[in-house]
Amino acid sequence: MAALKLAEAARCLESLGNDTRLAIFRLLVRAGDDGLPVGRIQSKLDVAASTLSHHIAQLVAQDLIHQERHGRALICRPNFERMNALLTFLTEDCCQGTCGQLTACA
Amino acid sequence: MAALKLAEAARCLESLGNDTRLAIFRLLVRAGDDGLPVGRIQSKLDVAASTLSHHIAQLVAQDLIHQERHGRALICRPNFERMNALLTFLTEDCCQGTCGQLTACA
DNA sequence: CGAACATTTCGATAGTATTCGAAATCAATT
DNA sequence: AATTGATTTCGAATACTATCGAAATGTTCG
Repeated sequence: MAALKLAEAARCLESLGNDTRLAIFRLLVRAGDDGLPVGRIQSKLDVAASTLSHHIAQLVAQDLIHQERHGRALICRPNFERMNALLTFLTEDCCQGTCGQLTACA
Repeated sequence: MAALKLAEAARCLESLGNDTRLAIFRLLVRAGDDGLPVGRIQSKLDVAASTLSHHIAQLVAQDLIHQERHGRALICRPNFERMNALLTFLTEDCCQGTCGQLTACA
């Protein structure tokens, strides 16, 4: 997986830096490999369908989640590779030359 | 260190989700324990002093960095504990019940 | 105290984000 | 092909964010 550049990492963080979107992502991570259809996410997070769609589109744009059609439902799944790349940026690239793990810096 | 709640984590991610602020944070992490004065940060990131001050204030508000006065300069340092709490949220709390590390989920 | 320096606060502007309901699209079912 | 269901796109209202220069604040030094 390609290493994230600063601007790309910032876009990912920005996407996750919103209560609704972070809640969506967390739901999906907890849902595991089965994923969740958009409608199921909506029933769990009290928000208008159009608003939810807008937030999901942002997460998709940053490649933090993927969508796959199953019948008439769109199944959403987190992109763990992408999330790992982001975590790697935060722990390594952002801490380059100082320590391998942030814990070692504390 | 207290575990982050979703909204708190979202505010941290939001703070880091901006090119300038992420660059500030990265600079500070790389600067290590000596930290960097605001003016030094300004000379490295071409941005108006007032704009920089605004961004730094946001990072301070989220407790992601600390400031300490040394003479007439304000030294900024990253708060590694806070950053670790954020990383812990992302890897554990956000992945609860599925896996200990995101890599194991991929 | 007054000058020089470092940083913040203020006020204004332009751009971007969030939200919603209504209408449109796309898929399955009858 | 018409209906129902799932989701997105559109259009508009409101609110928030980033940015800057000018002025204010706090700090050192002569």
